[in-house]
Amino acid sequence: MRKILKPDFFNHPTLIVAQNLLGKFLVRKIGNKEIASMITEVEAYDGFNDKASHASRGRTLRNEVMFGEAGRWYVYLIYGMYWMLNIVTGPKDYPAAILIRGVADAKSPGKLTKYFQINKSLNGKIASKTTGLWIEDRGVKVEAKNILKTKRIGVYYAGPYWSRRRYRFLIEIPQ
DNA sequence: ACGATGATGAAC
DNA sequence: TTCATCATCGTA
Repeated sequence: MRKILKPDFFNHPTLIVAQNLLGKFLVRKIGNKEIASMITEVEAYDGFNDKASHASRGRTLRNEVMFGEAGRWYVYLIYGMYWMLNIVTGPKDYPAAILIRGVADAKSPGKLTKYFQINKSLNGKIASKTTGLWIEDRGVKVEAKNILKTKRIGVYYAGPYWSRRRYRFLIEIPQ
């Protein structure tokens, strides 16, 4: 089974979509080569009030994709070196996105973008075959009891309430 | 524990 | 125009 996820998949509450993404496959096409790896770790950034989210300080040039329609990529540079890959969720004008933090073959957000050759050029593009980066359902079922929930990484600046929310979701993968 | 490294946004 | 900050990572 190979089903490409359409924008509608992402137009739902961010915390739900985040968990639904575990076990799905991130797929990249470069030239005639296709690479794919299962998503194993994500983080939700949800709404105007989330102090850990770029959107908490309002709409800017960088974060405006987060305010757009679900199913688009939000890609930005962090620490001058690493591209972060997010997928926009929820309705238009509601800022939310899911950071893809890990796949089976690349276990951290900066490493996976390097592995998939992802940079600013994908920012704002729709996750689809035509843009060369998309997500597929390949029939892997993830049980709710197998999803680990922890606080998000690297967001202490967001204060005790928002930094402690368990918006990070991951699954264990057999080696 | 820390430095690399540069875009971003807010202050001036 | 300047400046602190930052959804990280590899080396120590």
